[in-house]
Amino acid sequence: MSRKQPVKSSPTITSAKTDRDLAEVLRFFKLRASKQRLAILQAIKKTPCPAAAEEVFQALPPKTCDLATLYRNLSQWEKLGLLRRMQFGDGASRFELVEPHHHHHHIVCRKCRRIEHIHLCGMDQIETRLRKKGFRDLSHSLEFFGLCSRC
Amino acid sequence: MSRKQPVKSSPTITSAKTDRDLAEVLRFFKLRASKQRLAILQAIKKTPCPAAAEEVFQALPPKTCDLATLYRNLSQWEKLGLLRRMQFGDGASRFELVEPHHHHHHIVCRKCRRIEHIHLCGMDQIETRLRKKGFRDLSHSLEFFGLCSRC
DNA sequence: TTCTAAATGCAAATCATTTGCAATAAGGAT
DNA sequence: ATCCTTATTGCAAATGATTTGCATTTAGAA
Repeated sequence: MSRKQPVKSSPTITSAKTDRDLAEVLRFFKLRASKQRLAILQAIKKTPCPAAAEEVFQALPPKTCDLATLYRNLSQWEKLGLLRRMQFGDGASRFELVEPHHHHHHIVCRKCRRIEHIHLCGMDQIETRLRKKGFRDLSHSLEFFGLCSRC
Repeated sequence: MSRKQPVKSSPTITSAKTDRDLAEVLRFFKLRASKQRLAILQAIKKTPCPAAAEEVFQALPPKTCDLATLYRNLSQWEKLGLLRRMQFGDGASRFELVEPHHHHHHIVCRKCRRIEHIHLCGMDQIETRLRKKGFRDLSHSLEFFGLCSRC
């Protein structure tokens, strides 16, 4: 009893290997580990890049859960900080797992809609790098969000 | 006849003072200057910040045109490069006039949804500046768009 | 004034997402 | 293991933003 245990760090979806691990993450957020949730998390882990609800749904084994359930969970998890929501100009919201210390941006092809991650962090550097990789006709959209002084 | 005329620069919505000016801009884009279009452009000029379709519609004199017409024009003008479309996470697309050499970003209050322009261009500088202005709990979303090497 | 393609109005369709509600199922307590 | 409470789900209907089909109108060139 005299030896200090290391503080248990909050588990992450990404590091979770088994359903038990995922369940632990869910419990950490005071959520029940339903089989729907486990399946959705597995699907998100497999789905590349930020995925739209519909894409996650496709990645799910048939009849895993209802679309409404998926939407409910995605929104809830976003509020809890488990997921990040973003929009790339087509109608849908896209979600990706929040991994602390893995801050990054995205490049979206205007034509094929393919998405890549960008791990640089200065806009000029990024544009230069993208041009070197063959991207043309670049533009970007930078939005800040926060609470203003009145709120 | 011997003196060269300066090349007529493409007119802009912002600099247009009268309906005649606006009509000229529309003609420049091979579009007809219908009274609906003129009214919509006037409304957009008056509407602050990036405006959602519904907001532009409200700013229009009663019975100016149908919502469908408004949407059709906004989309068309975006494709022509007259407007920029952006999304701030609430369901709607927002549009703002494209003014060359007036590149800027936005800060959106997560609570009251008020939008301000940002005329700086380095992310660190911007965050510092925003903090000084009283914004808290900042995050940002930076997306690049372009044509990838295959497209 | 005439003519034709472009633009509009209106209503219905679509797409992503949300919601109400009754039925089901986690997981702590017994 | 069983019970109980409440979170979570499925289903169907509602919503909100945006789009589309089509017949009618209209801008602007001839």
